[in-house]
Amino acid sequence: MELHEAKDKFIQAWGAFGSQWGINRSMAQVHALLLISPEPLSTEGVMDQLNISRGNANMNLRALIDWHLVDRILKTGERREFFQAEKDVWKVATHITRERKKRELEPMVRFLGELKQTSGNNAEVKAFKQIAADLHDLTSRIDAVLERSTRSDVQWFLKAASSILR
Amino acid sequence: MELHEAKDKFIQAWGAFGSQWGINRSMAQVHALLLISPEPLSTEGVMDQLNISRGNANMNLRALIDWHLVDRILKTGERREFFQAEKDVWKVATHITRERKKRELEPMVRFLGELKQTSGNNAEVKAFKQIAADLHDLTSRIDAVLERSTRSDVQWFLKAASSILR
DNA sequence: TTTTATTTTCAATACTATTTGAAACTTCCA
DNA sequence: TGGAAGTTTCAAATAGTATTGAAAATAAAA
Repeated sequence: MELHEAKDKFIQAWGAFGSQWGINRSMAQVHALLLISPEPLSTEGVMDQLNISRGNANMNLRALIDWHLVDRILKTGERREFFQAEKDVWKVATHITRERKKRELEPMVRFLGELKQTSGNNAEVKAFKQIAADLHDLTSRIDAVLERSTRSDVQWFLKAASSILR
Repeated sequence: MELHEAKDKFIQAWGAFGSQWGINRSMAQVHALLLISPEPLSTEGVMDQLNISRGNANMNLRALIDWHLVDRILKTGERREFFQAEKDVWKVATHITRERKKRELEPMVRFLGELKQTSGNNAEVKAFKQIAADLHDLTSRIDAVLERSTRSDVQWFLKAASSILR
């Protein structure tokens, strides 16, 4: 496969994969583009390569910065801003995981915890509370696993271990 | 909180959570409803409780069966079909994980593997291949972890361990 | 300060995904 | 076999999300 074709397919695939997981297609594509750009790109560069509007490019670049997946780069003597993706895929995975954990998983865990206080004692209430408690337990455990596996103080270890075990 | 209110909030929350993760709202809501229904429900029952159309209910019930999250129940002397959710949340998590792994993660791993054969040897190609290889490595590892943690022969262990450690 | 380059915002629009509902189909029973 | 009860399908309508593009805001240069 030629480089150009491979890059293009990669951007499309990353976009499709993202949108299957609730990340908007453009955001995933901008991310993919920056991941494989040797040099930082300007907003204009992103617009041109992906054929998207200025507003779209701007909004998704900001979102990616917010997710810590992209850095704003200032070149001396250049007025425009440039954007560069974090290339360390461990860090990428960690940031995505922590961000979604914080925004989506933690609130759900909290909510399920609150359901424990549903009033009543009959069989129907008990059955409901049982499911809620089980889900609370499950989501808490998942949360704990993700917390442990993304703590920056264990990252070095996972990384070292995985390069040794390669 | 009253049972009725709690159930309703749960259905809404599960639906919202699902759609954040690329699962359509109705499907998640039907799942939530069945999870907390002490008795199996008919299509009609689902339609009434969620205020959705017959087509919608039918399509999502089928999808849930396809995901192994819901079973079709035949009551003797009843012509209608009834539907019952798998209540064991470990099994639920396992089925969702395995299904998404198979449908979404595995194809992505395969695709990233293919990118290793991108032709060329210059710096640009090398940089691209590096990212592709890193992502391939990362996604393969995630795939392996998920494979291990959802193998039915370890489920008993995880479950036993977690109830002991409670 | 004025001009110019760049970024940000947001109402309008386009696009995608979901939902509806009625018709077609299937199954079971009289 | 005819028809009632239930299920499935799918084209059309609707709702929900993403995208555009031009105007407003901001920042830098003249």
